[in-house]
Amino acid sequence: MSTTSTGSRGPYARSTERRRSIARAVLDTVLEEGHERVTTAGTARRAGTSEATALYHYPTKEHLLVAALELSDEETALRPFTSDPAMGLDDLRAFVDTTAERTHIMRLHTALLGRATSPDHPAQEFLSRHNREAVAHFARVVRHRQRAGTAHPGLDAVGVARQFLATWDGLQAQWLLDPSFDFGDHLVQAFRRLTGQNWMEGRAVLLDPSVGM
Amino acid sequence: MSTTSTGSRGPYARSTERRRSIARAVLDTVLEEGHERVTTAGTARRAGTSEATALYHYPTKEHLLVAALELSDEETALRPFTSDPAMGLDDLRAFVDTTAERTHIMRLHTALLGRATSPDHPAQEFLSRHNREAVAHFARVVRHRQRAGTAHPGLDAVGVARQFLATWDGLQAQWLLDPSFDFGDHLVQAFRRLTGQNWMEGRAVLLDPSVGM
DNA sequence: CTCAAAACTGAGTGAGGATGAGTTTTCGCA
DNA sequence: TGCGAAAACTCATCCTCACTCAGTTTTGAG
Repeated sequence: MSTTSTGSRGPYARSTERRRSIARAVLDTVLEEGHERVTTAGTARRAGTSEATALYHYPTKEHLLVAALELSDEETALRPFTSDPAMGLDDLRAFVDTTAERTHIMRLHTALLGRATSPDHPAQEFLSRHNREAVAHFARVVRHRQRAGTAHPGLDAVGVARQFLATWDGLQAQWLLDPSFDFGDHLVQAFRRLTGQNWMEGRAVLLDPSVGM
Repeated sequence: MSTTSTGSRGPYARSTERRRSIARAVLDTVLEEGHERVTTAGTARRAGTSEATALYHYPTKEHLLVAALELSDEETALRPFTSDPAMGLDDLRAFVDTTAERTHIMRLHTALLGRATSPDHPAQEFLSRHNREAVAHFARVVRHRQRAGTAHPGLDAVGVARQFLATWDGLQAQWLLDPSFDFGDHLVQAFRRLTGQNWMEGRAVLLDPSVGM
């Protein structure tokens, strides 16, 4: 945190650029062939450097994969999330449909989630942060809806949000394992159930198959 | 399916025994040191065979891990599940607390779930079956509760069950990533919310923090 | 007893992630 | 503007492991 006492000068100018091109190379391979086909050597070749350089910037293969996921998020994912608490279920639908096309990214995410449970896995920090932010966002959404009367007022927004995201991850894994159901449907459905959207609408609506099923 | 036309004689007597002792060896290593420390060589040594033999019975390291998970399930997990549709939330609690002690098994499960999304991963079949059975079980539980009046009668039991299991997997992953919340609490909570347990109890109960939080 | 299939083995192979000891480049500072 | 220390980069090499191959031994049905 100081510029004086440590002899550290921090990264040079071209460093960020390099890191970016390496991350790019990984992400491209992931998108084209899936994360399991990423190799350190291949990445380096694709990025136009040596393997050792890639590993200089990202000390481990897992770091490379995390970097790819981060880059992917940065480019597409977060837009509709970070901002709008007035998000409707249509927006959620739209977003899910977007990502569902990019199966390889979903697979990478799920895979990293599976590995990050090991003690000092490089994905831990990223995934925790990612989850924290998502929880915060959806908590805001829930509160917004509580005010608007489309979510049950007695719910703990954060608790519901966390649970919703857990469901998201779980459903995603199950869908990747066996895509025999509509991911978007189930997710929107999950959101409805968790927010008790129908708390005021009475039994008739709850018996409606299009909602209750 | 025939004993005549194919020249196959099927496995010999000692084969099952061998397979079992190999699976045992893997499971023990998992329990003691975690799945990431399983190696084919180490497993063979522990099981008292050669590495090549282990790989004769289980063609791949991943097969070994699946075998370990299967064995673990067989020994403990399924008991309270397969049978009792009258399962109460206490039973669920108890079961979760049991498994939570065995973090390494949870980690193996989550890790395999993460990897099984690759095309022909050996864990696919096992996990699909596992999930199918669990869904069936919890669907039964939900229906039982609907009859008993402790679950909302308008719900699609199978849909709810699937969603609950997704939540389970997701929460488990999140908890392994960062065990800063009580897994059992959240899970029981999730079950309550999903089954609309309070559908008849009115708003007062829903506002109760011990339920709604 | 026979013989084919199953079970087992030892010795290897190769992919691929990492490392270490250097050389070259950058850039704050005098 | 050039010095020097840190950062960036490279080459060769290492090493761990999953997996394979070319056999040998064991099993058990007929």
